[in-house]
Amino acid sequence: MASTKREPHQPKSRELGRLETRRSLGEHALRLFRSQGFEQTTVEEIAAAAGVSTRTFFLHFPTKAAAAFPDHGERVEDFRARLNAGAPFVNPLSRLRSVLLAGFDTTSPSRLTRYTLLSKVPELRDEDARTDRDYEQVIAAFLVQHWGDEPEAVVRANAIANAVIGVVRATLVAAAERGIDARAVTSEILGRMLGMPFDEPLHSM
Amino acid sequence: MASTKREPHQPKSRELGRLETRRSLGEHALRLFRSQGFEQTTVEEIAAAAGVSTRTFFLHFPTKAAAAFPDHGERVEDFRARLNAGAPFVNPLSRLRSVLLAGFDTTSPSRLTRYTLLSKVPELRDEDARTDRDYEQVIAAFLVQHWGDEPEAVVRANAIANAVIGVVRATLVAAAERGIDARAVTSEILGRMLGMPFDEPLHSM
DNA sequence: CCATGTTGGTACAGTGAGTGCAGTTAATAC
DNA sequence: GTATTAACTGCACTCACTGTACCAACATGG
Repeated sequence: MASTKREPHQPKSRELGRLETRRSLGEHALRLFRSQGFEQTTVEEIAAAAGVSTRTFFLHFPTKAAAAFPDHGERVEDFRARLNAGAPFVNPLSRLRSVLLAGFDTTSPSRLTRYTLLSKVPELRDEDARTDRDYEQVIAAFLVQHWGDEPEAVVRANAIANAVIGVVRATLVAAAERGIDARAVTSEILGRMLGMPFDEPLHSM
Repeated sequence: MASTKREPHQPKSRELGRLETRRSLGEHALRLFRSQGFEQTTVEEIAAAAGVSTRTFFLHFPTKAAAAFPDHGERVEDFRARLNAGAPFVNPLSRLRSVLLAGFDTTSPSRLTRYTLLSKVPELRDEDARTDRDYEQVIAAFLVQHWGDEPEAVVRANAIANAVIGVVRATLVAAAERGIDARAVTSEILGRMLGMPFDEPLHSM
């Protein structure tokens, strides 16, 4: 954990320093998880690699596993924004499908390789499932907004949200393990689930 | 943690004793979680209430949260057995739907009230999601058995399994919070997802 | 340009979950 | 009756995570 004093804080502004620390922690965490395994890596190691104290790690991430998803918050907000963007649409389910599939196209390769790690480490899969609840809530809120908030509609919205996210997650994990095109399978199943014809091109919505 | 010696083991056979200990641990765990909250309850308390040592708790359950689902293993096996029971069927998806809905009819009220606890305690929801993976694997294996194990079929089987379980879980939780009939909503959504007509009576399969 | 509040970080001490190990005792097998 | 073995125990340990008090660098504004 280095010495009591560390080199006189780089000439960074405060906020930049904070973001930089967080980024560094997330980066080293992922690197160590990959090279040594999740359980074999301690928070102390991650913090040391990033040049900060163990306590500081927990100022940036609530749990060890959360460090593997450093940009989670932004991604959820991004998804919410795209789902609720102004463009008019035929019905909420087709909108949902189109936004989800569009998400595949902007998924970086590094994010895909992350799923191969996920599929091997149960703790990270748990964390992934936990983060997915945020997406579910965004979807459920979106559907309720269009279907009304009578109890039955709310229950249905939650069920659809859970199912849709389940499809995306399962497909990403299973496809990552087998080198299959996740998008195609997701498109087909979502089409079936949400009552859309198979493989309908997106512009038809 | 009581004294070093406890009362001279009831005159039960060993195996009965083991099951009894496990049952008692699960019961006290659930009771304490309800009355004090999950975080406020320590494993030491649960073990003491059941009259065993802390160490013994972990011989029966791998984690504190697992004690809230003491019959999980049996339930999964039961589900697998019913899914793979000999009766002929039209197609795997309708069979899956009928077995899932039949499960609702045998769900005890105590199990339903458990979901009101689940919906309030994130740690238990996480555990629930974790146990659901076992159901997902059973379903995926069942589908693969009928669809073949080409990569694309496997990915599709996993996606369907995840979606189906997602619907059931979300519906149970959301319905428990609102006093709604979970079965009706599940039936409708599964019918739509699995390409079956709404509310088709079970005997039609 | 000095005083003052704020922010990101640190040290330290603690709680509690979970594990490895080396027993003990009582039911069971031989 | 002796040997095994299954359930359980105590102890010592690791590690994730938290509360508290503190510090030093920066920011602000008079």
